[in-house]
Amino acid sequence: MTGTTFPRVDRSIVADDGDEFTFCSTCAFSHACLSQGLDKASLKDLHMLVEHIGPFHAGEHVFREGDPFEAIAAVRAGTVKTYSIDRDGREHVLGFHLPGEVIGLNAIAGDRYPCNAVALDTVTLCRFSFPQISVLATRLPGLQQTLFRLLSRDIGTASLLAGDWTADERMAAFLVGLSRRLAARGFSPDRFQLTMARTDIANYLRLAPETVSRVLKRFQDEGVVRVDRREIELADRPRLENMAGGILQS
Amino acid sequence: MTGTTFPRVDRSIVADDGDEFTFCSTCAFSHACLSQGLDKASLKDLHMLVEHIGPFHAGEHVFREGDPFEAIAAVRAGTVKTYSIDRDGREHVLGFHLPGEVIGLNAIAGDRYPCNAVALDTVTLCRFSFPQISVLATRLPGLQQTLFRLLSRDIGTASLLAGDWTADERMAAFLVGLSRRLAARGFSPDRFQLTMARTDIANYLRLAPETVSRVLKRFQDEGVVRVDRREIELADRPRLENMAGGILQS
DNA sequence: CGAACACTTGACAGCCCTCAACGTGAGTGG
DNA sequence: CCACTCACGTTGAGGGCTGTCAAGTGTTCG
Repeated sequence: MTGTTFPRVDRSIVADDGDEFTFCSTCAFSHACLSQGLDKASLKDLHMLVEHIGPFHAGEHVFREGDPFEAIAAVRAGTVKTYSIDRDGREHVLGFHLPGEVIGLNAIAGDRYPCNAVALDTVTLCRFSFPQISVLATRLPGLQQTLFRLLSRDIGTASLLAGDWTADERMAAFLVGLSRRLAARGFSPDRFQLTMARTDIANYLRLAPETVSRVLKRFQDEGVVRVDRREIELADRPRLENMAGGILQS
Repeated sequence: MTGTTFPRVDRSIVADDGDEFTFCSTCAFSHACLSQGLDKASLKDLHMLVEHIGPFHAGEHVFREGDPFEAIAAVRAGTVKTYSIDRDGREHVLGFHLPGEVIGLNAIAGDRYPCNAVALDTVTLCRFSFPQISVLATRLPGLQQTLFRLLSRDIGTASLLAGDWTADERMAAFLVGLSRRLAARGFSPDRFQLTMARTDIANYLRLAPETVSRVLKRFQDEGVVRVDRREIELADRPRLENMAGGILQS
């Protein structure tokens, strides 16, 4: 809670190629960083640009609404929640960001962050100065393309939950989506920890916390999932995917 | 209904500098095209890249879901509706795009358009080959920045309607938003034509068409608006802005 | 052990969707 | 000029999903 945005701490943890290549393989920038056949000088430039920041502990903010926008960041470890507070004081969760995913993209249009970002557990980040990565992107078409794609994808995901889906469809889509993203990063797709509170899920899915509770209980009674506090097991994935199908564009 | 995407017709209407400078001043690319202090050669490159296509008449599609993605386009005249059909056959309207606004940005992440785009009235477009404009953006930082900002802004607008707002709030935000965008383009902000059907508005706001009808009628009874078929007059703008405030982040 | 918090469970109400019928305006053909 | 058609829009009645309010349970932590 320093008030400063993206404090440049822990600079001692610099990019270590040996370790980075494996660690960063799940990152959204991995294509740009590792595989685009960039010449060594360009690759070095990108790695020089990265600042490893954190760790942030649960409840600590990475940035706050209104902070001047200077950088985007990729999650290295942990989960980041982005949210905003409307004038009635209600919290709207924009997204949960897992390792390899990028935060701050919706701030590019303005000069300030339009939302808050808070760590849900212990979080470390790769910080990219946006002015600098923009300049670099003019020299690295692969990097520019990566940025375009990241931005474009977020437009699509933001549109998905905008539909008028039922509570069951929303919850199913949330669980399946989370499962797929975890699987893509090497975690178990059928059994994982929910790092966010029920209230966070509710604010993300635009439901009441009580509804989240009831839907999860009903899912469990129907044998679709098994829930124990923050731990969840997807027992009947086909059924879940079918329920979520309308949202996850099938 | 040719089935071909972005047909390159009407190529005879080429960029005419004398006319373009005034016409394009309201366009999303105007900063990149006109004012960024680009050298003449660069400016010429961008104008060379533009293809003026259309006109499309009401009901004709600009592109369809699944079409290979090759280009983005700025609306020159008319209104374009982007939408998708879910597996239950329900239409979800992603947005209405006025002159100066850009369509196709959500297709960049994939290699195919994720939605349909249809003309609501007579529409003409400026087509930009995306591979070509990407290459050009590496040489013109101002253009790259413009693209980044356009993409980023769409993330934000997509998130806005995702909230759990009431029908009144949604309708008010829709009217105020439309009014502001029209005003920014030199049209009257208080009296304008709705180019879309009630059903389109409903599918955009995630309401039933009947609800749209009822809300508009109540607004009229309360003296907030005056409606006559597709023509609408915002009689009490402060009241509308207040109702929409929660969505239009004030 | 007590307090704070997260979560669950139940009762009730309200908003909005669904279904149905009717009204209206534009275009067409006689 | 009129009857007809059809799409669009309006109006009404009823019901379902989910939010709200309230109380209770379980967990964590000081």
